[in-house]
Amino acid sequence: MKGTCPDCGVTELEHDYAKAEVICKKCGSVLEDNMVDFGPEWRAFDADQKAKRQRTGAPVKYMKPNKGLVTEIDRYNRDIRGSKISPQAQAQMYRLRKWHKRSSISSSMERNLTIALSELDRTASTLGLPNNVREASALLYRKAVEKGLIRGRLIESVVSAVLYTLCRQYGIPRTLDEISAVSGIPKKEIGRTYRFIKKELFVKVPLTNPVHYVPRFASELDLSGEVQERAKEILEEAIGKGLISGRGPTGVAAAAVYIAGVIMGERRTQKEVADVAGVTEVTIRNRYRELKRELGIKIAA
DNA sequence: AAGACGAAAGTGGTTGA
DNA sequence: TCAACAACTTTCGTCTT
Repeated sequence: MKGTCPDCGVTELEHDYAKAEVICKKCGSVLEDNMVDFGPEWRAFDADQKAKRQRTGAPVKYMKPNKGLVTEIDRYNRDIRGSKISPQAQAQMYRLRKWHKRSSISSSMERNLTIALSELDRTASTLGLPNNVREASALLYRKAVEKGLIRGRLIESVVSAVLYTLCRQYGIPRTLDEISAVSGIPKKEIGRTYRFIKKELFVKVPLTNPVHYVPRFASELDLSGEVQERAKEILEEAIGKGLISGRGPTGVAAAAVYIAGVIMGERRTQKEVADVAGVTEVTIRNRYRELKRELGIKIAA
């Protein structure tokens, strides 16, 4: 990709579609993430305004399957004047009823998919997810529908869970918090649905690797490529020693970035790092203490 | 004065009986 | 269904730069 890095002036930029980021090969700054932002330009102050102003996606909350729009064929086997109809006609009506019912069920699945896919597209766009993830998500969602896993769940919460699953599988760093902010589904609901889907569809999801968060944190803090590399080394070592199991990946990544910054003489305050990572200073301190102790890292001034 | 550090208490979610 | 539990947060006091 052509372009100029404002930080170091180099014209070779690396286009990382998988993470939806443009990265300078020399200094490691992320020039653009979330390449396209389809977010609304308006603000909504309550649910009603939101429903009225939303132009993309369907107003799913108010849409019930078949709401007010069902046709049925009655079972009385009478013609319009009330007299009995012939056995042949009765048999035909029976077949008609059967197929009519079947087609409405399958069309309700179609409708579900239509709504879900547009919602999926909207959410994926806002999160800046690449196309291969969207397609894989759509496929997984389709499987979920076919297995009847949507029943009793909001379409949006299933969509969010599916997207989260695929992000993890593709190693794209998006946290539950971020997805929750975009979709408006509470974090715990997405998590619950995610676990449910994972179990029911036998999806294998690798553990979140903290390394994936490093480039984002580093660039938001204006840290150089060397710091990123150093942070990754620290993380690899920590992973090797089993220091990250059971720990929140963002916290570990944040601590590594903080340490790397200090070592390479590009210090950022714990608060700054904590803010971009979405954790508190205390968590960074705890991870930092563990890393320092277990890896024998000494901080020189 | 701001940042770093750590103790203690509180919170929300998971797990195992 | 409930209690124990681990990870994380909030809050606050003290130390360092």
